Amino acid sequence: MRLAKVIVDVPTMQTNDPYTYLVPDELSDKIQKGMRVIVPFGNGSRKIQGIIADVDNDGEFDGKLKKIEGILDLEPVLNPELLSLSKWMSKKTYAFQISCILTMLPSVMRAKYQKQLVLNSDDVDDDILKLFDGSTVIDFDVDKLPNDIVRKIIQARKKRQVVIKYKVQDNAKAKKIYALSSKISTDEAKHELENIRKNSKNLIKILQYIISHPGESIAQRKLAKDYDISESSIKTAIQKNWFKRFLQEEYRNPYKQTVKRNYPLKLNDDQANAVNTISDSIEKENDQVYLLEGVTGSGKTEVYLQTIQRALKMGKTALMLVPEISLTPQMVKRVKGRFGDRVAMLHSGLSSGEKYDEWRRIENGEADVVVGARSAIFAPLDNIGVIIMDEEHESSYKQDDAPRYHTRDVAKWRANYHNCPLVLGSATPSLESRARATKGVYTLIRLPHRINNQSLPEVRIIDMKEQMKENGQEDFSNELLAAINNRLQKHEQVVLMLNRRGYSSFVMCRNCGFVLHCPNCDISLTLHMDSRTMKCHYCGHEEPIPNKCRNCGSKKIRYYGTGTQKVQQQLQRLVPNARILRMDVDTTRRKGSHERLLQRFGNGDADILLGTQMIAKGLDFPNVTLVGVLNADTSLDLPDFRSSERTFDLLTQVSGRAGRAEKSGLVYVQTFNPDNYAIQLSKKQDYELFYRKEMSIRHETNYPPYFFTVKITASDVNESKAAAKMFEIAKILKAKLSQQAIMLGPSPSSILKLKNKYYYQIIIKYKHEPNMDECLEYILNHYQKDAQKGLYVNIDPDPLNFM
DNA sequence: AGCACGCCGACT
DNA sequence: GTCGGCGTGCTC
Repeated sequence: MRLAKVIVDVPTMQTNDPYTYLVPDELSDKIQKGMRVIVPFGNGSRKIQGIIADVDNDGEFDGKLKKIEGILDLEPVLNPELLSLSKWMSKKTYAFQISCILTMLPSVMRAKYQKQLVLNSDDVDDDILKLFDGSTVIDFDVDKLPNDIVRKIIQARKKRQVVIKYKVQDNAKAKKIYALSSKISTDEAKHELENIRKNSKNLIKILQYIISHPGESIAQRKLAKDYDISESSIKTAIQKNWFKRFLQEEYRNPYKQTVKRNYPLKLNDDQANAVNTISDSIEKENDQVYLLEGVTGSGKTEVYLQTIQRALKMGKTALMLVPEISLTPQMVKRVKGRFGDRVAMLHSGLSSGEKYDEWRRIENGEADVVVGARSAIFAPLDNIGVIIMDEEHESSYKQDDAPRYHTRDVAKWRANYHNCPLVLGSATPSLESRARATKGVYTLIRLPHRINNQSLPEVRIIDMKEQMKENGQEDFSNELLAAINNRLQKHEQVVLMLNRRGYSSFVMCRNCGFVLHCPNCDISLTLHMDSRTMKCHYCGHEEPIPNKCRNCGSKKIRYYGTGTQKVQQQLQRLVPNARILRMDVDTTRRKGSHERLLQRFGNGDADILLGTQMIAKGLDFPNVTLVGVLNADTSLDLPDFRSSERTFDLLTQVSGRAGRAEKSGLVYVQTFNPDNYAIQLSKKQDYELFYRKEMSIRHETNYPPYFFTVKITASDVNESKAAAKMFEIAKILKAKLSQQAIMLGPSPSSILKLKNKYYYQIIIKYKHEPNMDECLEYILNHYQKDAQKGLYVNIDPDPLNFM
């Protein structure tokens, strides 16, 4: 028997292992490992999508078998490498294998299921007949119909008056365009040319094209555009049977603007050494991990580009990851400008169709350099020579929901598979990576100097407690304000960062102390002046601004805290002639608005760029000589052991935005904690000292990288159910784990209520727990029945935050 | 996930 | 009696 092992698209623990199906004769020569198929599943006629994990040519199976219904692909969409990666990832992240597979593929390959109702007999209830409205097949969406109608349908189904049909819809569609190929020979065309009216200018051009391009085909649109021929004349030519018209697949082109070509720069000694060391590993096919630690402005990008070039020269491909591609458009342009059409990009700014096309270009071997954000690590590249992860410490490399993978781990797996080096680059490496470099697990390569020996910007810390005493409520210190005015006079640009969007962070009644909260989340609402509403930044809830207190009816309502909107107003008042651009989630929601804002700033259309932390990354504007951090404390106050690390990273990065060209930079950091070590050390941009200090704190408090961590969360609409589940799990953990494991909780998550669900959590810190895997699997298997009741248990290995 | 089966209470 | 609620178990 020809059998196939199929991983079915049913994300549950019980269906996590492959199911065996019979391969029908008519599909026998087509079916291959890694293809998407449609299979029947369960009672009735339910159909679902699946992935072939294995084909067994003469297999046996005891029990009844069903047949594979059809294939969705002509070629496998997952090669053996990615298939086995999905298996490893499933174990590592405690996620279902099918979820891992689906995150590896472009989203259009995730099939949509549509239930349909087929009318079998005219003798049915009038209400049902009305539903069909004359046709015999209609879409059947249970939750859109009233209960009594659904009941009637179920009864009619029992009497076989109607049948439920399942449709598996494949959304992976290539874009098709019209193409033309000549149906007449060159001689025939010459003959036509002699007989045609001399004023048929367009038709003459067409014939000349046919004569000069014998046997070629061309896109209809291209023929019209390149040869300046009207569409109507082309239609005439088709009618005259000169052309055969057919549909041709075309890649959607995501590069709207052409990118300027750029060329390799001369490397300094440190850079050259880095490129040589890594290239040596590429050549020797050695899966070494390199930590490239380079201060801001030390030219890491050029090292990446020239390393990629070496890999290409050796006939290999390269994969380059960046944190959030929309935040680093300049970097992407540089790669594209260096390697041209051989580059494929995969990022959130593309439409799902464009992503699919880029993915197919990679799959077809038409691109050998891939640049992209987190999920690009799954690019179906063959023969990878080097994998590069820029800003490796960035938290966006870890996926927030299942499968909760970290890009770094997947990158290591693939580097090992391809026997190629992995380069982790950062000015402020994660402590985990830096610690591994110390232990010799990774090889540390340093770029300690800025290019051209440019000096680092001077950082001045301003104590806002002092400022408050003399200046009252203002968000701008006198020093910063003076510096801003000074730059405006010199026609230089300013970047200001405030890590909070909106206008005010909360609204409180001064009479009774009542604070307006989101009805769905345990979070205070933020005032937004532009839309004149109170918004929840977590679930999107919006409501009008209250004019009197909802609790006591008093009108003594005050706005507390400061967001980007309020600062913009304040700044405009303080510096009336400045042109200010605001950049936060609210002003960059539309596709491409991010780039447009940056472009305007780069063109000098604005003097001040005011934004949230999204402005801290990768921007390189030579005319920016002043950077101000309005409140450095927002990231410091979070209840998380990594808050110092994050603050240090952010301040170091945003400081790096100042003075990148000939002009020297100045940075002002406003804070209420001027003595905090993260702030003090970011002033000197002394990563190594920060690393040592932070490591000693982590050591004392038993946190990573000295300990491993796991976060387990339970959520339910009913608070006590979530809490009870967590205590149950705590009991299991206590019984199964050793005395050395440290358990924090069960406790309510720091945002207890989110989108109407309550969250409780446990954090486990451990060093060696041979039982851990088994223990978590056990919990996983036992929460399954709760999920149906809406009580979800999540496991997050190596969580990036404890909140 | 989606469906059937089976066991309980409240109604024509 | 039975309709419909929901808890439980299974899907190659």
